[in-house]
Amino acid sequence: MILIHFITTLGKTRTKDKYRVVYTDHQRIELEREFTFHNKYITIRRKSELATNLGLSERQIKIWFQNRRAKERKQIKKRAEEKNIELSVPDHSIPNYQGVVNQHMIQGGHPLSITGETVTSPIGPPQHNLMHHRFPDSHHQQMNEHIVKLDINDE
DNA sequence: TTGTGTTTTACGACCTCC
DNA sequence: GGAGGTCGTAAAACACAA
Repeated sequence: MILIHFITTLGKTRTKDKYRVVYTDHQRIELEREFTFHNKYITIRRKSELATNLGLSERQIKIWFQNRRAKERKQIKKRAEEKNIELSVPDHSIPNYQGVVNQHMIQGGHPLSITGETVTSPIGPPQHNLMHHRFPDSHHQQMNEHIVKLDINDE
């Protein structure tokens, strides 16, 4: 397929005939696999490898991961809201149910915790986001492993 | 078929870090 | 200043009920 660049000077991928391209199933599966089983934050090396393997630009890989993390945050927020709605329905079979739940939510802390962020609100301010620090690949890898563990613990 | 809601790419604005 | 993070949003693509 011939893509005529809409704007070429910045290497952008929007085209005259298509506002955005639709990734193939294979591209989506591979990206999803990387996100789910390896890293929610792509390393420079893996980004380059994936770009080559999938025929995408590194910018596209980067943006895909950004969008994917945004999707996950959105899902987690939605689940938390649904949980709150569920818990806000009083169950009269349990004495003081609401009070217990409220206390748990206040002290237990944990309704939301993603990507290593300290979360008291669904999405913390940037300065609380550990991932704003730059790490070499090895350190970034360790950080991602730590994040995966946090995610597992939150399940 | 069509109206409507949701998901998927892509970007700009703004932020932090080095 | 550049790279990459989040957030908000545009617009295409898609799903689905009526």
